[in-house]
Amino acid sequence: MPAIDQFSPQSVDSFSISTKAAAAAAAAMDSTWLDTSLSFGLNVNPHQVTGESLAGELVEKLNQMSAENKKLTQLLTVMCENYTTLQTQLKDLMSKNNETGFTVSKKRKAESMDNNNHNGVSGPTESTSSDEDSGKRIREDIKTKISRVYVRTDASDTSLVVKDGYQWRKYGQKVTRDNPSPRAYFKCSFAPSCPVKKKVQRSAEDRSVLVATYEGEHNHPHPSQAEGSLGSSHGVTLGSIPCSASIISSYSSGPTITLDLTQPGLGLTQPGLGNNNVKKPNEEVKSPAFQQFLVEQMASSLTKDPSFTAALAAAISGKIQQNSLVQKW
DNA sequence: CGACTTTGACCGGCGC
DNA sequence: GCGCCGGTCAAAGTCG
Repeated sequence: MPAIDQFSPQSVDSFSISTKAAAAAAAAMDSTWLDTSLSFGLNVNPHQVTGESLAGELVEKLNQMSAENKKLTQLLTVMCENYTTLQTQLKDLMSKNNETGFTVSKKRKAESMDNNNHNGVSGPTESTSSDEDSGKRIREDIKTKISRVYVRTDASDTSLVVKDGYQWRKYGQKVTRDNPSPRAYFKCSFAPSCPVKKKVQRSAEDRSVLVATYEGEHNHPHPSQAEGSLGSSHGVTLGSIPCSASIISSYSSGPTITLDLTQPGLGLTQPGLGNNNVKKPNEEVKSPAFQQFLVEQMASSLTKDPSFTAALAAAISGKIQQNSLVQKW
């Protein structure tokens, strides 16, 4: 079952809400992009325009776009359902394993299992353990907050640098058993007492993907926010996620966003994109005031909560993965 | 010259 | 108890 490989149980437990919400947000983004493309698509040469033909063309395009929007919404719904199903199956599987005394208590076995999950959204490595030791380790992880960020870079780029806005001092590098690529160890050097550590290693499956594992909490504001002291340093501030590289997935044990963006029709239109005055045939279209409210809410979320972008990135990557799953099925 | 990186040595945990 | 392995230390090297 390929899907199981892509989600460690803990990532499922802790990640579900943010992924779902952000997946919905991604869908909303899709719709927004559609609308954007619509507005671009309507960029008709004025010399060719005659009143009725243009109107007909517009209506036709609107119909097409609406249909496409609807299809995408349905597709997303199916994806969310599949995800939920997989999540349930995985939980069942894990609970069965616990009941039957199946334990992966061996630390290294657990780690190697985790390492087999590198190509997907995976949580902390201890997620498959079930005995007392691993329970302890899980508690420790909750205490120390571990998060993982996947960053796509140029495969030919040998540097293990993930730019996230913080200052890091490299204190070691090792070649690990299960990955030919070396693993680099960093400590946060922005504040002398900051306990945060970072491990960076290329994914064994995809050498163009850097896996950065953050441990601990910064006890200082993000350097870029140092003046504003907005520094909500809950966990590894995912606002620190690199902007120079494209993030394909992330996991955080920090707080999750619970925006319910799964309502159909949400984000189908965006004011100011040239379709305010055009009524879509789609019955799900809300009033402009409501759309305005939604857009403002989304914008507010984006500006206020840095982890939103991380969740969104995770959702997009998850969607891509789910897309490939749907294609396989 | 100070800050940062590299890299071999060392340490502690874990499995056999 | 021994060996393996991941993580860390610290001296040497490099760079601006």
